[in-house]
Amino acid sequence: MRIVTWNVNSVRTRLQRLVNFLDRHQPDICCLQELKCTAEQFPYDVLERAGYHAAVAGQKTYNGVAILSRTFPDDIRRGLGDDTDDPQARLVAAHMDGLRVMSIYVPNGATVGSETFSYKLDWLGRLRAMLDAHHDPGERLVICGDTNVIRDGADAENPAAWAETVLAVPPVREAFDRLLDWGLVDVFRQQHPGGHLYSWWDYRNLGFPRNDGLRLDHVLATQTVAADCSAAFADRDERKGTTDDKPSDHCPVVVDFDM
DNA sequence: ATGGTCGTAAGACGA
Repeated sequence: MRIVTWNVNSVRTRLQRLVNFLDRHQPDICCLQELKCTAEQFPYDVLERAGYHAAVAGQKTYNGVAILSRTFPDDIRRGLGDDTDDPQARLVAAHMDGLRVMSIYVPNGATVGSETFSYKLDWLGRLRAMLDAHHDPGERLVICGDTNVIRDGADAENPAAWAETVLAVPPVREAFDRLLDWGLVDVFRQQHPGGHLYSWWDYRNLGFPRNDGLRLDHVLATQTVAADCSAAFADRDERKGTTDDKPSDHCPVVVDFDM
């Protein structure tokens, strides 16, 4: 069982790259973030020809998440399931292959202290509340996505440069830790405890050539699932190329499970 | 270096 998470930064612009990637790595499940399109605009047909069903939460211009799967997705749910009126498409969940799978795109937070920073902290708290209310740490659950969190210094090439930003300040790290404390394992970290393997490099300032990277994309699994994890890698080849090659600023994170 | 480069969508805004 191979599970991927990839912030594609527009699924329509990245479509050919995505199809090539799926063909090369053959994941069973591929969680996508930053679709930047509505469900009506989502390229279901091309991805179906590539062999994948899709569970989509779309939105015009911004955000948008999806789960691609070889097998048919059941019980598709969108949003955090609380009573908050939230128009931002940042979570889709579905059941397939004996797993509950979620694709999430955590708010970036803009700047510390801003309104969207509060929204980010609230969103992480609401996700924890959803797990408390509707899920059990004993179930087979995988949460994949762009968390917009640098867990610690091992997840950045230049940790000091990010310490005071929305990706790393204490309240953000604490909110993420509370998520893990519910009963989730960061399986990539489990496979690579030494860290310094990244999934995002800024388009600006030669971020990728200088390897000025961050690990922002995570696969979080309950203990029973994490115990089956056999390998993980960040496919940095997908970040290569010039403007003409249209790489996303994130690369796919690939995780294999014996199941 | 309070910059820089993308994507969306048609001028900023978000990241």
